[in-house]
Amino acid sequence: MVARYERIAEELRKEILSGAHPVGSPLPSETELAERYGAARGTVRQAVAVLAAEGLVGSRQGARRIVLGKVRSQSFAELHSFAQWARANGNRYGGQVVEQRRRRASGAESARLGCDDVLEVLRVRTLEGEPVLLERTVYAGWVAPAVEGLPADCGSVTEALYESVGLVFAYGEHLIDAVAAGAVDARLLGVRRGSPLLRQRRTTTTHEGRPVETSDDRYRAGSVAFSIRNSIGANPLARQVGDLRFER
Amino acid sequence: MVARYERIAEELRKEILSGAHPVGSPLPSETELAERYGAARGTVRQAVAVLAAEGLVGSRQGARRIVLGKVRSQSFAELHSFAQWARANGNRYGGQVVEQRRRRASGAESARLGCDDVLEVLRVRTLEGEPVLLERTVYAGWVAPAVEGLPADCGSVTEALYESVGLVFAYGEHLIDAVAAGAVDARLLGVRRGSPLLRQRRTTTTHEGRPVETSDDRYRAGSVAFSIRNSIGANPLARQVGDLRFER
DNA sequence: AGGGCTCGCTTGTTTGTACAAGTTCCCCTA
DNA sequence: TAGGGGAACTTGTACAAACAAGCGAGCCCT
Repeated sequence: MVARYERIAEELRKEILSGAHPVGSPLPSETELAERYGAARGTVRQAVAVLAAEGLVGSRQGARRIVLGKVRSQSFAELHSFAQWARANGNRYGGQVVEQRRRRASGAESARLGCDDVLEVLRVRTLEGEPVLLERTVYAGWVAPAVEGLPADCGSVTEALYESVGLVFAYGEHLIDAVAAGAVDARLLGVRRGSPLLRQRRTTTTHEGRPVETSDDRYRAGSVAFSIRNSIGANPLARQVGDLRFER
Repeated sequence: MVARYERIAEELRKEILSGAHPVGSPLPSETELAERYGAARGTVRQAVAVLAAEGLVGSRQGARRIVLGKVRSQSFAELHSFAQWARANGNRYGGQVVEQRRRRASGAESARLGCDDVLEVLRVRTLEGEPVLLERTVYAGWVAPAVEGLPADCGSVTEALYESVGLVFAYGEHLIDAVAAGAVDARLLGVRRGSPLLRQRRTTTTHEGRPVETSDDRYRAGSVAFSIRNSIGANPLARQVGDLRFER
């Protein structure tokens, strides 16, 4: 059962994407929409709040809402999972484990994951046959058995873990910066040493706030970019000075 | 006049930051908070929704909200404005115009900004005396006079434009990736040619959805990182394949 | 023609109520 | 002791109503 406000949001989204409300044009007023859908104004407000959070429409007190764009930002799942993102974009993708071993957690890892034994996995991900991403993931000890049970060329780790042990990644913290490719990075990604890589370091937790993994992902320059839409009053992203929290 | 739910959110934020609600612990229930603050449950819900959007707390139907972290993601203003961000962090900052000229818009620029005459400005930004950011900004023709009226070492362009002509940047679209430093980049940022830079390309519009500027900002590696907290159901960020929309 | 003002419209905030849906934990039973 | 069944609690959804605050268009006056 989908909530009413979500169905209304879905309809409005379709109308915007189809061009019924061109970019720059005003949306109907809340009262008007409420009448049209036979819902209360509050419900309509929730619907348009969803669109605003997606960056599709903007709003200002006193004036009608404006259509800002047609690009919809992807879901958490697509940000977290390389496979789900690639599939949603219609790309061919693959993955291969290069190295995998258990070891004791470093001080920082133990603090981030809340456990002393971890599983470190080095994976190369391909897009359209090309290696584009190098994942250095450290899993908390309690998920290690499940991860070790996966095939080395597992396409989607996120989905496999959900299906095998019902694990759901719910919250993530991401730090994005640029680094030069080291010798290993260069060999596995097929670029020259020192060439620029886009680095995404993340820590993911379950619904209950239990940390699952922390990862250092490096994208080949030019292969992938992160996209954000934001507005006054909505603040998904932040800059940070240097490397304060992710040292090893 | 600040809204009630914002003041409640502010108090809760302080409590979280001060450690009264440690990371991983549950927040008081909505009813309890409503009683404590003498507000309706709906108002409290708005307050915690703010915190959830900031990534400070997570929530699931049926269970108490959990404190996820203490890092607060900054506001839109701080993401948009280098100066406001640096000041909020307590850093010394500066800026210097290197080059500035009017010219005709390229095809892509004209499409993005909706005008044919533009002003291109090249600025170097410093943090603690070090050059860390190179801004190549293209302003729409209608703001060009205001921008030209600014001093060359203007610290905060965003604030200066607000004070001089009441211009407010309201919406932004950002693309983040990594590139190698070109000859000019290298000289102005004091790094070697080919060293990795974090690039943020953005287009910003006013409240009314009118495009103001589009910019190519390059950060020296190691100086700045972007930070994102997200969760299932909240989706500020997206990956994109290669360079689809920002060609020149 | 231009500038200022008012009025209607639209979004923002707050309260109250009711029910639905999911979680947690305790107790009881096999 | 392990598991099932509830009951109490908590968050999610929906509706209704009222007022505040801001915007824009049209009107009037100079």
